[in-house]
Amino acid sequence: MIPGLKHVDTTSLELASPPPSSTQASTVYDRLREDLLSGRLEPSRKLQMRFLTELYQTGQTPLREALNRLTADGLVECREQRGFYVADISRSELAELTKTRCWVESLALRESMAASTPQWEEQLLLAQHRLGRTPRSLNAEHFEDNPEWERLHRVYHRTLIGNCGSQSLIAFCGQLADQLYRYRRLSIRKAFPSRHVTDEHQAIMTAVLSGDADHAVDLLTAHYRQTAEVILQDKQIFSELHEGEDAAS
Amino acid sequence: MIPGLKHVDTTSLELASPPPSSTQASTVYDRLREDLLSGRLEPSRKLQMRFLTELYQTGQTPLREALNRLTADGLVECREQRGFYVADISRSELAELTKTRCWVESLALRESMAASTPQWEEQLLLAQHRLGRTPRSLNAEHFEDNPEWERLHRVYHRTLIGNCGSQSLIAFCGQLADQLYRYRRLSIRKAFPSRHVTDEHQAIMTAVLSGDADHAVDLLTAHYRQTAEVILQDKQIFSELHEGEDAAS
DNA sequence: CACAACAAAAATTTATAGATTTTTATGAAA
DNA sequence: TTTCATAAAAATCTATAAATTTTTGTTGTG
Repeated sequence: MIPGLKHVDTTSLELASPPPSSTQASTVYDRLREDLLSGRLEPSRKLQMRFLTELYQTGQTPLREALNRLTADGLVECREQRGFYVADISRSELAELTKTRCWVESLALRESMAASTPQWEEQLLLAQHRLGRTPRSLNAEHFEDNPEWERLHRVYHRTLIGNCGSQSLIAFCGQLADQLYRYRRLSIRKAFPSRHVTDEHQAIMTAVLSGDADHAVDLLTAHYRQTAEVILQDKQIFSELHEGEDAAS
Repeated sequence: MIPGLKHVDTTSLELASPPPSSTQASTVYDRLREDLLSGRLEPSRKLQMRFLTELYQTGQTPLREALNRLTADGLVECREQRGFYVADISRSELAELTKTRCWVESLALRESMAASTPQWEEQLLLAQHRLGRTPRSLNAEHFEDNPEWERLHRVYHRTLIGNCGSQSLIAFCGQLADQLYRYRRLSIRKAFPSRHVTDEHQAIMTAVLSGDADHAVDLLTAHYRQTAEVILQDKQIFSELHEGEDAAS
């Protein structure tokens, strides 16, 4: 055998076969997270190990790891010795998450603006531009979720607060965004036909670039509050059975 | 045999035998967390499975679970396929955490005060009173950490922001508090001999009870900034080897 | 001195065994 | 007959141990 050649072969193979080359737990985490956010795994559903191992074709250990991470993200609930459940939803939690997001992102936006740089302003301009050029729905007739729009939407809001100078604060905002994103996707009327979200995004950006922090914060919080309002109207996504005991977990 | 009696016996036994009656993963989590916060497990140390299983006398599964939770808490770092490490520390991270804590807790305190109730004010009064009556050090001669004081200190700060009406915000503040607590305990000069922290706590409470939000926020942020300042002075806790590359992870 | 092949260590994953909880069925009392 | 309590069974979560894969350190060769 030829030693030199053999090693080269192996190397090239290694580089080709594991494309993202990440651990299995991370792969399951990503897939599970997507299924949670999309609502394919409905709220308060029990997440049985056996079911999940068969669904994702993996072992228990990577699954437990993924479920633990998702618990920290607030998308999964872990009851001691009783297994995992998809995090429940409620009107009160939606209201609380929205309130918190408004508070915290207002803060982060103000700090971002206070530390503004030309580079950041250009990033924001770009993010807004790209988002505006991307169709909200894949289908012109009926609404069909466009993953690329969702990604760019995420990037846009991330950019708004991204200049605040605190990784932990940005991460916290990301968590809140994820949890609220699930409510959005769960809500049937995702299209928001009456709203012009693109205009809202543009208006926020304009206020930011003009240096008017108060106005920018007002527009941003109004943006979030309106989204929550629309979802709160949705009669279907909140199980009407226990309407009274709507308290957050 | 007497059916009725037997059942009572079993019940009482069950209630007695598992005192904390929690899962093993939680037990390991608590112990590991304490060792992390106290600094017994020093920053950037590698956390080998074998070492930990022997140290805590447990299996790998509960350990992985605990480590994953602690990663979410920011006390442990998880490098993909390279194992777990104790989260590193740096001056820049300390500064960033402090800055973030000041921002977020100012927000939370204002909201707490805006939603003030007699019950909450009484809670705060009690928390302050108990903290003030507890000695900072177990030993009058040299400083010796008093766990009860630390616990009450935690409760006090938790109470300050606890009326803000957002569980997620409170939890985030708790995370920041934990991470900063580790810096405090890592710092050799824990005693802070020149400071009168009890007076500071009292002053904050007085401002809160008098309804002066601006003043309360000023005192609280000054409190945190001074603590950070003292730790930043500490030459020993930051490894001087790589002073230039002091960036946060 | 650099690079590749080998060997050792460590992390991740699979598989198996042990506990705990929930369900179901049986029997006694109202 | 209905209801409650008990006991057994089933299901499921938790933990241990073994196997696989990946990474890291060492040695030998060009």
